[in-house]
Amino acid sequence: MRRQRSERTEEPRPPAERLPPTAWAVLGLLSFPGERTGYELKKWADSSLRFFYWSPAISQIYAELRRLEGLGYAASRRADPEEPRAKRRYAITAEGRAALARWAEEDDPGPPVLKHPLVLRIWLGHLSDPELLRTRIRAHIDRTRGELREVREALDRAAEGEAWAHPRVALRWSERQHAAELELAEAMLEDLDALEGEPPSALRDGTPTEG
Amino acid sequence: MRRQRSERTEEPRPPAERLPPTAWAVLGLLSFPGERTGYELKKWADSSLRFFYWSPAISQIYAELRRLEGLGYAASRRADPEEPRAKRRYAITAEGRAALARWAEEDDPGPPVLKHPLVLRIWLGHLSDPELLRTRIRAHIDRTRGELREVREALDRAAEGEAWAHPRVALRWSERQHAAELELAEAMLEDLDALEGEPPSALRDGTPTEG
DNA sequence: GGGAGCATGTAACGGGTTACATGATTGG
DNA sequence: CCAATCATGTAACCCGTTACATGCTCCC
Repeated sequence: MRRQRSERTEEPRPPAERLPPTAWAVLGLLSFPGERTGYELKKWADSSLRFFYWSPAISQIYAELRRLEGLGYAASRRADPEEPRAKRRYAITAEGRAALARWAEEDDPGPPVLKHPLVLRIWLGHLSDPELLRTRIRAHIDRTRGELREVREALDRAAEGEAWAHPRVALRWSERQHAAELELAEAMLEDLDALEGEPPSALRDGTPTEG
Repeated sequence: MRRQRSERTEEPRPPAERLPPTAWAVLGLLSFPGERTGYELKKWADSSLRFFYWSPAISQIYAELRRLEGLGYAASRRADPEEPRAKRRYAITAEGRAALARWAEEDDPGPPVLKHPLVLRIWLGHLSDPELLRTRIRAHIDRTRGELREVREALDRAAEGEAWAHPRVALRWSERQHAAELELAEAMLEDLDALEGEPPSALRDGTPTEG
């Protein structure tokens, strides 16, 4: 019934505001209607957030929830206050909502960060077997198709109320993003084909592939 | 009985191979013809690697170079062996090249990681002013256009030899990727317009605003 | 009964960042 | 001469991950 782990004697307004993006993402998850457990948050992140941002490890979600509660941005209540590990449902507080809104209006979200291990390997293609590279790209295409299907399933499952309009926009962005990723991969495959189809510079290896 | 960093009595073949991607990326930079300093590596990463992977901090590049040298994957020589901080040029060793090739053929590069702070904010659009969101997207479009220009400049500057064919493929991928990013942002802008154009609640089925 | 999923948490570790310190070289 | 750029490096810090520990509930 009472929350420990928060001393509310001082701190008229915590000037913190310097939280890692993950904290805001988790608080963002809480900003939608409903109360949820860390575990539920993780599953939800896996089926939405992760498509355009990323899904923190479950242990970190718990850590962030504790921090957010410490800051007064979230509040929790447990199913059974006796048990030390009983289910704990979190909800955002008014203060948390205000802080989140302030953060969202802060200057400049910063550029997207992309780490594409496949392209990294293509970039290093001079030390791989060309056929292996193509196999890798095809595997990537397959995986991306799977992801695209998941995005669409998430979209189908997406709640319909007004409150969920923006998440739907984000998911539609992800849908298109994955479709673009497929086209990108296919174009790269063709680039690789062209690389070998056209003889290199000085006719080094005289294997005429065809005609 | 703990091993401290290097017992050179055993280990005919270091089973390490468990390096972070950054180490391989730096070694990858070294795998192209030429000898370079850490500083040069950083600049090069900023104008190529970063478009499809990412550019490590300069301090980390130095750290990775030291590690690679410790593993025998890179070798350095200094301009002036006397001075402790003289310029130091690195080159990949045969062993390093072999290790890199092995790594490149390892199983599964893993999925691309995308962290898109703009889409994160759109996702949280319910707590922002709609016009601010549009401004943000426009700023993103402008920045992306700038990036696209940089990719093209890199492509223009790209060396022409056979040895550079794969980096060129990676850069072309990046060019298309940035073009796609622009389209994605514009589509999202239209989605937001539609969100306000159409009356929010009541009549959620198909009411065509046009016509 | 037992496995899968639900649920919460701790501890260790390392990867990578920022901030800082230092100095050489180059060009207006 | 001064500023910018070149160039190398150290130290502190923390974000986030993996691995582990614990126990519940549901259902075959």
